[in-house]
Amino acid sequence: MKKQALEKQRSYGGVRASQREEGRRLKLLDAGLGAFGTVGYARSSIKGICGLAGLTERYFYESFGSKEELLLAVYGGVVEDLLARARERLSQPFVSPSDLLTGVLGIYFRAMREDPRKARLLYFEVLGVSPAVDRAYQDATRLLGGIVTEAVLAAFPVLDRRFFSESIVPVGLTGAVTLMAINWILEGFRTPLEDILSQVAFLAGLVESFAGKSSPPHEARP
Amino acid sequence: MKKQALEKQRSYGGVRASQREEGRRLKLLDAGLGAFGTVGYARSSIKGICGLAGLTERYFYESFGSKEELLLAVYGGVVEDLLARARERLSQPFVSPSDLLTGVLGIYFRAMREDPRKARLLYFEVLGVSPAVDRAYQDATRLLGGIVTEAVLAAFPVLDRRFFSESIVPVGLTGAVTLMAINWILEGFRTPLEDILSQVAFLAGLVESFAGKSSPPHEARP
DNA sequence: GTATTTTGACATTTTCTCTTGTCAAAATCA
DNA sequence: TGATTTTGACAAGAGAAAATGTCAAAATAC
Repeated sequence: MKKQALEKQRSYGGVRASQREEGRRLKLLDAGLGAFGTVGYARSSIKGICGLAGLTERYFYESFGSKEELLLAVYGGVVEDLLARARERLSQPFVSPSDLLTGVLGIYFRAMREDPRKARLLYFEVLGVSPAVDRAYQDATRLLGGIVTEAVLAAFPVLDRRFFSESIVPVGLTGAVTLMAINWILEGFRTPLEDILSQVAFLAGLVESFAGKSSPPHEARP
Repeated sequence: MKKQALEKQRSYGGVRASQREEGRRLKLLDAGLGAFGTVGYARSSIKGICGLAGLTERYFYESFGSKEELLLAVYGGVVEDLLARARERLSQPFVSPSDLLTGVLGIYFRAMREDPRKARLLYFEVLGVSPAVDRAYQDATRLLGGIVTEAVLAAFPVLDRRFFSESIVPVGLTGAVTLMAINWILEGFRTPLEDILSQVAFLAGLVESFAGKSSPPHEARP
């Protein structure tokens, strides 16, 4: 029989129960990334994930209620990490518009190449799983688009923020970057990163020309 | 006992066996679109699809070996239809670049709105199902990108075909169109179609300015 | 009208995964 | 050392869906 439910945080092996639990949770998150990012979400089983984590099923349900819950946690972590790194670069000084844009997007493309599991997860495994996951994807895309928008605004201070944010151009740019990433993943990252970034710089040139244009078509408010 | 395996094409009820089979196949394709495009691929069962088609499981396996095979057939049909319609518009006369581009892409966006099941299938349900389906998606994206490229080349004959095709701009444009479509689906098609198309026309303006630029960065050959 | 083909309803078998539970070995504490 | 906690291996029931099979009713041919 259990001693006391309230006697919870006693140390065992020098580690508190909550810390051990957190450690197992982290193992499961990593195993989830490994499974989802290689075998794919649909073909990953909880048992298999636990095997990757070196844990048994019991510990899965200790931290997550379902495979979908794990997916949301893994996905959220990957997105957060990406955004944090991009935002950090965004706050650094830069010498030219193209320097900033290739810097920020370089963070992004580099992260894909360094961990293709994340790339697969971001673009192939999250859509169509469930409405909740679709929503998470939508939010993440909005945030990524926000970063692109911020980078462009920082690179070209002459742009009117309100004017630019409501144009179709940020969506277009985000879509362009996304499809470039998808193509890069599918071709196995054969194109050198520098080529990708010089293409980004080229797109930036187009945006620059946009800066001097007349009013863009309005976008309906949601 | 069967009479003769060779006596195959005898008419029954005024319809040949192969025609009835084809009819069932078509029913299943439509039911598959209905299921995959609403409930989603993962949560669709073969039994449920057969129920939608008004047929029993036996007839499913008469035409398809698995749910995945049905998905590939449905997806292929939707893509073919879209491409055929876009190509047809592409072959029609046009009065201005923007006329052609909004015409071709209007076909595309209109098809999405008219049948949101197709929209969901195209962008949410096919990724991450299996390597074979991923490949089909990749091919379809390439074909869509080809249409966009052709439309731009037809709209701006001044562009050098080889020069333009190998630039990042077609990929960027395709990505832009794709993300516009995804956003439109997710917001429930609230933005009027005319607004979408005027944004397309605006992007066309950017491409026009690209036409007078210097050489774009090279793209690595696969 | 009778025989044959086609079809629908449903049963069955199999397989897979989730989810919970049991139990003993290992680790740790006191 | 002896008691307790933690952990790993694995069993087992529940549930769902795939894939095949059975059988009789309905439709059609002759």
